[in-house]
Amino acid sequence: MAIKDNNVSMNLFRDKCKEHNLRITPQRTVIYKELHKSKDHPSADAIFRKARKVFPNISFDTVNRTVLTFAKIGLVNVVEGCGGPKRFDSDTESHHHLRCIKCNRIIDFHNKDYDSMEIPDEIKNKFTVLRKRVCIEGVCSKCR
Amino acid sequence: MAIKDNNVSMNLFRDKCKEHNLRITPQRTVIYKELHKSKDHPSADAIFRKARKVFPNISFDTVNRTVLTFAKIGLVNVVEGCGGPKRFDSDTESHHHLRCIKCNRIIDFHNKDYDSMEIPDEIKNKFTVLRKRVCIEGVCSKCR
DNA sequence: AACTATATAGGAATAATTCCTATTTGTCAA
DNA sequence: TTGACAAATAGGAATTATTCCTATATAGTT
Repeated sequence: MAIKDNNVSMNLFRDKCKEHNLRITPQRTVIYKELHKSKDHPSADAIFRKARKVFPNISFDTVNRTVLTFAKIGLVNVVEGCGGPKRFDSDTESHHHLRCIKCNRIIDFHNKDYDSMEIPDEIKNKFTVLRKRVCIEGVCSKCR
Repeated sequence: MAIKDNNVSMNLFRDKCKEHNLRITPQRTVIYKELHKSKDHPSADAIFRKARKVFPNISFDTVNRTVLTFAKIGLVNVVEGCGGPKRFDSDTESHHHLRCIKCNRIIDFHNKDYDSMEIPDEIKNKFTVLRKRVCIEGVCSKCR
């Protein structure tokens, strides 16, 4: 038996689907399971390749639509900034970003407390740090 | 005369180009000027549309190659996470991200100090905040 | 002014995502 | 349990973003 009924995250999946009147299909079930297993922030294509091992006929569109649906109901999050075209920032000084998830506007802000936050040593040891930034996501005044 | 020789940022542009043996072409000049004027974190396509008003024959590839070159030499930055496919995160609890700019790996980390940082009131008033995250960019242990 | 390596224009190719539509299938109510 | 139907899926087409290719043009040096 692949899916345990007493698995907490599968219960969350079922509850969230019911709450939003989404049907519990085998495709959605396997997509959610793969998302939940992945610790590497997979793309829709990565989930597609895994899901195809279980359902060889599953379409990419189904996977893509499903992960976006999951993001909409809060079962998963889209990693900040991902997707869409590359965007460029001519301000190379330390600053922070406010992102509107509706219009994709990115607003710069400055904050000395944020600038002066220390990076933990265990990160500095394992990782060559180039930049540090606080990203706040939400809905801007124009969109709400 | 469109470009003032005493303009600080244009001098930076020229110095950086010389430092990296990049020729100062009219195309690069206009692309840099447009990037520097833009406060809205433009995409390559947005810069292309502006540059085309000055040089109607400029190609998208030139603009795209140029903004990426500028990013490589540090004249501009790519906004964190932008470009590439959307990626999904099944951990909906508060956590932070370490990104490797070489392999695009995203590594989760937890930090209570970061979690407890306050969001300034002037942001809370103008913006419906959904998430706050610290993004650290650099090079991971495998890539360096 | 001529030379040469670099940069550009334009179009083709690739990658990521979304749209379209005929068919299938969960779910609900009898 | 079964039938009805709205919702979901598969597969392919279309769209969007980006990169590659190559012949031509040109910045910077001599």
